[in-house]
Amino acid sequence: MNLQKLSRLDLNLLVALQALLEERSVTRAAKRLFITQPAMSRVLQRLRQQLDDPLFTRSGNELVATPKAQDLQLRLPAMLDGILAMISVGVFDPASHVGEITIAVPEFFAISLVSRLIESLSVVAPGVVLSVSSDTDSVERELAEGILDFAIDIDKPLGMDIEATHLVNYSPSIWMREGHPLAEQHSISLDEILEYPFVQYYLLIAKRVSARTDARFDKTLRKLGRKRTKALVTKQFMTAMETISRSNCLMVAARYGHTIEENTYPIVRKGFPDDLPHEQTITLVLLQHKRTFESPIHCWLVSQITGVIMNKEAQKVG
DNA sequence: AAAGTTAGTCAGCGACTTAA
DNA sequence: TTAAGTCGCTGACTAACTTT
Repeated sequence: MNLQKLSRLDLNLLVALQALLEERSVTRAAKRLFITQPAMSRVLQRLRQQLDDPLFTRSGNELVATPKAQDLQLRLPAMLDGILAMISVGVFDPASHVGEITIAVPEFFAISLVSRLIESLSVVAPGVVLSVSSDTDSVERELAEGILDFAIDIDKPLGMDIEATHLVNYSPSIWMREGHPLAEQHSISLDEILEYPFVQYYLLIAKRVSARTDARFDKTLRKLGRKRTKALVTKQFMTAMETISRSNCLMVAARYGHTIEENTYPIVRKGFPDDLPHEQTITLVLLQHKRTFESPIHCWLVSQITGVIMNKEAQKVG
């Protein structure tokens, strides 16, 4: 945008121009804007200089608009209405809001959340476009710079500028295909699961995946002096699910009620081995930067996202 | 604090319209 | 035709604000 050129234009002149275009009279336009006729005459003079066009020619007691003024008459009202809407403080109306919201969500969570969210938004806020990704270089930085509006991630300590809203608790579990040698066992041991290769699926939002990157599971094993075999490292949920469906690979993932993958893939989930120390739950939180705390659309979306999740919880209980 | 800039008012002008 | 009224423009001036 050419801000240098814009800075030379007094935008207030456009308001006067709109009055002149509507009234077709310097005197009446002056009355509209509560200034005297000579003052309005000088405003017209400045407009003529800045826009390099006479804008109006006098014909008797009437001002006749030049082609340039006629062109401006078509475009100016929408521009001024836009500015007025921008600066007006009123009640936020999701139905009339137009804009894009960017959100980083882990794919396994996005599958169930985003579809339900869109189901609701498309009715109550048809002008809102959700832009969903599952990778970021730095959640904190991208939230701060406005690249992201929200992120959903595992609960962990972050800077003071980031607020976390609790969403759900997941239970970590071991996933495998139906008919897997371990599938019929009531409980499984650490020794047993380490006999099989693993799919390392990234539960969280991340930019790159690498077999060298240790998951929590790998760190826990290391403390015990153990190590697992990795067959695949991916953040592609469908790739991970297809792989464990067609092989003896195991996958450490999180279970949250009855989810889409349960219907789609022949998967069996097992609790963590008793002889493997682990967290009982993984908490997912909705992250937003303080710059959006007062923003009506952001506040409203937080309520929509938590609402969608609470509905899902209610269905789960019911 | 002084000088410069900006945006306004007042007074008056010329061009034009209207009504007698 | 002419006088009165309307309209936009401009010079002179002022007040408020900004810059030096």
